[in-house]
Amino acid sequence: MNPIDELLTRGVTQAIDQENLRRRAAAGAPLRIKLGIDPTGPLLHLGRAVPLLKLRAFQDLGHLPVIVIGDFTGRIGDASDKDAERRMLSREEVEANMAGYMAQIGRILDMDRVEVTYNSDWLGTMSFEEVAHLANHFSVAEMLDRDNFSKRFQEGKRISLREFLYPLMQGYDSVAVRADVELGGNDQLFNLLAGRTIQRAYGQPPQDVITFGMLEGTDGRKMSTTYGNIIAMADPPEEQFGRVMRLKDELIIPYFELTTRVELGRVTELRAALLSGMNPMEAKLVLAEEIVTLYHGLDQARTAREQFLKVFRQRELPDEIPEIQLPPGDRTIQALLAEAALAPSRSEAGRLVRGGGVKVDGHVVAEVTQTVCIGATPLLVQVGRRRIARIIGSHG
RNA sequence: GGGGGGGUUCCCGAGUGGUCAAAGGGGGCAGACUGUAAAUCUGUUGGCUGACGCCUUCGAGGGUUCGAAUCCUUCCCCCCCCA
Repeated sequence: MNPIDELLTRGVTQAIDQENLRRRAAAGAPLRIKLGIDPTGPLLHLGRAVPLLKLRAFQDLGHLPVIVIGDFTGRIGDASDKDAERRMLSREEVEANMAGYMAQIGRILDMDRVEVTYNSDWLGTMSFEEVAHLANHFSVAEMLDRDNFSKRFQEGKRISLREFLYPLMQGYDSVAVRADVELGGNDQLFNLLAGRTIQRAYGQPPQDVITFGMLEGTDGRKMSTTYGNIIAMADPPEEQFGRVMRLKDELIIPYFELTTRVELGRVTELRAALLSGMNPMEAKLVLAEEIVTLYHGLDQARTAREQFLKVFRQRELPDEIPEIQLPPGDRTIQALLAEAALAPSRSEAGRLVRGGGVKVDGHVVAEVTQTVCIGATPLLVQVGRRRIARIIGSHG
């Protein structure tokens, strides 16, 4: 598949205007490819990687990623968010957050060829008059056409006017950065199209837009920080690897397409292999290794893979077991688990023991009241298969 | 401005004086099963205690009561409809 075709189809739900995009992407003149990033959450996750990888593909073809950090839109806050108490972030705080983001984004993009902008630069100084002019380009009926608005409207649920302003702000961003193309999840379609409308109003050629399917998270819903079902770019290698392995098998191919740079040909082969009986686990191991390699490098990925196989397939102990030092002496297993932070509370520790999930030196602990002695000899404590530590006595 | 409906444990949601740490579902955690998972089944899901039990929790404060998530009151917040 040629690069342009892949650009316009891989993981893509809609490409508008497809023909225009194809022509311009191939023409050679660098296009400005816009991607908005919300600075609120502390971590970027694999869902965010989807458009970033597409940006990278554009970058490889000589186009320029333009990242719009939504420090203004983020401050206004999403009206549907119940967490109304969320405080406004200062520009400094946003910049501090973004420094962390950039390191993560740098794993995917060549940061030497990226333009980074903050939308407070133009939205923050906009007058009410300008806002009114912007608003004039949309009718109420148009707004209510939007899927999630019409649905809520019909259900008699509240729609805040502020939500109507969102597309205007995001659309004006496109004017401000003179976007040729904007990327986003398919839940963003309306906002992306608003950009076209507003650009026309400002005498700019309308941007093309590309939308993606939503990446499913670890619990079946779309991946989102608020759902807590994310795989973070910054997760340590072992954890990232394990989380990928814990995805359900049906997600293997979508994940290959959306979250890795593995060639589509290879993905197609894997799909065929899976259909004809390949053990899904093998495919998932490849997937996990690819993902970890992207964020941590090949060596770390290999190590994570070995450890995973060791712990989960061979049921052995990992090579690296964290050591926890505690004051020496006797205590109940319940007290120990809480003290070593292997359980969040003593009550929870007690439940884990009763549920048969706790082992000391390889033996299941049967009684909550069992006493263990912390001394010079390290004690191997396991809670489930994932929480393991060696506990050793130490003064101070 | 008028009328109506709400705020419950991580989430959704039941509960209208004691049998409520609070149904049910989701999610989480643990166990079984699985050469990873998913699905399924089981257990568990506020804290402290070896245990009896005790403490904190049902928007916030005050009150009634032997006893309140449930009644009264003030306040805060949210939603819908009509104007």
